[in-house]
Amino acid sequence: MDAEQPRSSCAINLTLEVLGDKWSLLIIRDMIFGNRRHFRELLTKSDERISSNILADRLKTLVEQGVITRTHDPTHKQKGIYSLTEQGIELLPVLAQMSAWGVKYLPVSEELGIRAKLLAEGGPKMWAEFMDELRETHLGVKRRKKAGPTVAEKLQKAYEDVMAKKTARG
Amino acid sequence: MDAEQPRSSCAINLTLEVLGDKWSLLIIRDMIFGNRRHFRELLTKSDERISSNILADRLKTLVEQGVITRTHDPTHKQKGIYSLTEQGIELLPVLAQMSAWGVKYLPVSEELGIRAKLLAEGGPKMWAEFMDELRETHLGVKRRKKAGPTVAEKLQKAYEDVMAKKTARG
DNA sequence: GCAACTAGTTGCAAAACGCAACTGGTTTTT
DNA sequence: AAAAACCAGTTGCGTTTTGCAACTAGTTGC
Repeated sequence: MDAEQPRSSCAINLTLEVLGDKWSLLIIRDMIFGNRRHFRELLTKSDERISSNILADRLKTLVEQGVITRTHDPTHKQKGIYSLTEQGIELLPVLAQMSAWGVKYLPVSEELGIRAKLLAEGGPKMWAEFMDELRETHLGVKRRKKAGPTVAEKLQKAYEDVMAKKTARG
Repeated sequence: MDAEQPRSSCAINLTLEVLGDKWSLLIIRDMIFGNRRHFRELLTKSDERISSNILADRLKTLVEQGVITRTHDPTHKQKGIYSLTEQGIELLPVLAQMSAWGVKYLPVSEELGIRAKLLAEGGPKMWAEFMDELRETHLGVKRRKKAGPTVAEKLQKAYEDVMAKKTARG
């Protein structure tokens, strides 16, 4: 229940007050690019090893902020399903830009950088297509099937290809 | 001297480890949009009221990370001038996307939102032009004069217009 | 019934943050 | 020349946030 007031009404500042910490955007990243939807998945299936109390806290505030929602999994009474809202889906361009910047200036590994590069090359058009896919999986919005693989599949395949090449080499 | 290792080599994670706090990007924002170049300017001329120790710390790490540089002001022995590097200038698209997201989903004030809106409408083309202007002021890169006002001037004028209308109304 | 799995919660130590006062130097004013 | 104002931070200290590890409590599969 922290109803403290913002430091200013600047768009960038307000965005930082919602997402400006070291974990929130990583959770969104895992939901978007890794299709993580349950607490345990978010807790264990990512490289950075978030602690459970931090994860619980961030999920709570992201729900409060309208970035994600929590619903019950019909197949398991205790499981919750976290979904992106439209507001959450529209963080994709933010992540894409951060990703492009990171891959350009920071020591990103080859296998993790390939997705960033592909996403940067694809540009706003690819992002829009990806966002449409996310609207389908997270919001149930039906869309016309496109020929060929989805953006999510393309990114995944590129990652696997680099990994295969890497292990073949190493 | 914190040489601790990153949580992962993911582009988004590495970017967050550099910029993922509530102040760093606000400093960059003020340098880009407010043309703040000195410690005192950054300290006092922004709405959010950063404390001097936090500002000193962030400036130090931003220099270490290669996002900004510090040089001496020839007109004043004690004054330092902070400048964006190319790496820093290329944070503009990140800020622009965050700004666009914020103005769409958060309670941004009218006078502060107008710049966000203009920047979003201008799109990547306007961003590129703005970045060229920043390369001139921060890196000394000469560019061909364009007809009409600069992007910085346009944004400033839009802000002043809203403010004028607001005070006339109120 | 029991092991494994689910979503968190709790306790506590360490780190980061934020305020206010202060340092040491420089420039401007009178 | 002395005083006032300005400059870039630093220091001390209390508060808040973070991070680790262990733990609770309910659910499912065998």
